[in-house]
Amino acid sequence: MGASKADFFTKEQNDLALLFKAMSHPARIAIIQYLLSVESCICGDIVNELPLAQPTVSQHLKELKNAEIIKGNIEGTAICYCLNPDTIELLEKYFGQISSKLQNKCC
Amino acid sequence: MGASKADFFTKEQNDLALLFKAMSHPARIAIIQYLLSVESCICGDIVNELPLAQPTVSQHLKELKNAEIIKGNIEGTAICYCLNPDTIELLEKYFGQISSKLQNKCC
DNA sequence: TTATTATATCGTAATATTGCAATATAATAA
DNA sequence: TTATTATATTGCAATATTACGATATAATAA
Repeated sequence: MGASKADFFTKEQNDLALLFKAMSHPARIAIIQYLLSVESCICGDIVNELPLAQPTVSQHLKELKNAEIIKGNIEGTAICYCLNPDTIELLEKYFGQISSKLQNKCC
Repeated sequence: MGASKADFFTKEQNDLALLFKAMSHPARIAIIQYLLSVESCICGDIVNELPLAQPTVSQHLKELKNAEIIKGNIEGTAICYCLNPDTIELLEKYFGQISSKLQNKCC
């Protein structure tokens, strides 16, 4: 037995869990912060910025892209990555909604 | 080798990753949603609500408590759990800040 | 065509997470 | 005291994640 009983939860619960899982590694937080701090965003720059090998960074970028937290645009030989504003906005609204519903629910 | 190069990342990056990891399982999303939907919040109710055994739910509650996403108050023999508004607010602000910094950074 | 450069994928070892039966603890009731 | 009730912890098997060397792919340059 072990890991994953995903079938017993709703699609929304599984989707949200996957979104948070994509952000549950410090390297992927570092990528998000780096993309926020620079104007351009070539993949190679991210590899140079992180203390990880190129294949490892590529794997982390793939997970962020699968979760639609970042987008990648091909620019010749390179790929330009950037944050996906739609997903960030979704997350902001999610916690905003929880916050406003939370009044007087604390024991 | 494998998992975890936490030492190479900042405390903020590691802390945020741990916070998201606490929310990266559908059972823990379900717990958050349940606590939001009810007035009272006795631990046994959460066990009845989820398709998981009592020790498994207890473990998920522990992880949410460690991440300070929920709080637990002892009430006689039972424990009353609730969401921690401070952490929810922190998350709302985090994504709000990213959102506002994101203007014109997308490629 | 053959380099070169940039990024992705494969294979695999090390490590972490998940789920639960069994058991322990802690508070109250009888 | 001995139940009873509610929750937590232990131990372990099944599964998932992480990291990276080796290799593949894809676009451009020479």
